[in-house]
Amino acid sequence: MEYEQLKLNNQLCFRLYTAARLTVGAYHPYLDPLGITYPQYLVLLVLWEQDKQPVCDIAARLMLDTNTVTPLLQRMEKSGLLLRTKGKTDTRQRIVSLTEKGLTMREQAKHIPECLSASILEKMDSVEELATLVPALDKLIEGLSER
Amino acid sequence: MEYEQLKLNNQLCFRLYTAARLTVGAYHPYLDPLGITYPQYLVLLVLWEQDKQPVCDIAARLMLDTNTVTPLLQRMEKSGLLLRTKGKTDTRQRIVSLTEKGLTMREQAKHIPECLSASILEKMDSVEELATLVPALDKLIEGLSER
DNA sequence: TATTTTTGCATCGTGAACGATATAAATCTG
DNA sequence: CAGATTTATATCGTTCACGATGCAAAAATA
Repeated sequence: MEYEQLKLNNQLCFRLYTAARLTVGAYHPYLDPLGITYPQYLVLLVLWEQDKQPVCDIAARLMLDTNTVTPLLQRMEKSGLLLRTKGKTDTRQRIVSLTEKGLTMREQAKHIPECLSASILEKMDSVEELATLVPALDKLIEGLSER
Repeated sequence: MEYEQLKLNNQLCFRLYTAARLTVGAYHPYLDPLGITYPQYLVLLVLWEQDKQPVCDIAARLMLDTNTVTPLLQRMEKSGLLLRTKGKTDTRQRIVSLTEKGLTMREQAKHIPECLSASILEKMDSVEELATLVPALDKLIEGLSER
């Protein structure tokens, strides 16, 4: 079969692309009430771990470029989740810090991970197969991100 | 640790989201010369398997909605890869068919899957771990897509 | 110190995703 | 068959993702 490899079902990337879309979609019921999107949730996760970070650190953590993160942060600033203040030691930097609203949202978001785990595990029996995903994805990400 | 689950490193979805982005990015060196994007490549894969399909079938195959697929197909029509003709039996349908350009691109795209496998495997040693991804992702997709 | 290079961030344009909504045709139902 | 419902597609608005480019500040180098 000359074109066998060009079949959709044989493609790993399509699975990743679809699984990622569907998984992000599974967050909607929990993020919509908070008025945030999934990428915005990711930014909050990073800032909840460590507040007051420059844009480049947040971008590095999410493995995104600043041209994606900057507008994202601008939208989040506009919705009152964070502030972007000029850096003191390095004036090129913008230090991103959580507002009261951004900080307190952590409490409301506390149960999202377990809710999501539950809703996923409810729909698929094999917990083990899910667990095998993590190290394999980590290896894939590591391989694809090195330059 | 009350907020332990809110750590980025503990989140499966972030891994999927990142792995998908990076993998799609790995297609760029091969798709750019053809002048197509990854989602456009997916549409071509579907049409190469079976030409002349209505929009809804293509959307179903890619697990996307028509509001994503329609503009995608419109762009592809504009770049001369396919045609969208009114259905005969059901005039609501748009039958999507490949043009000469869309058909011949199959030949040029023939080696993309193996190129990509090679470039991924080159960067990560464990083939087995990659292989375990496929059934796990299939199960995840199946679980998340059922309604 | 003057010049070059790098770094941090921003802006612009394009293509996706996707919720909400619209419209016409097909189908179902009374 | 008439009216209600469903189906197939399209349009609109918002948010991302990302390549390309710009700019000013910092760092490196001459």
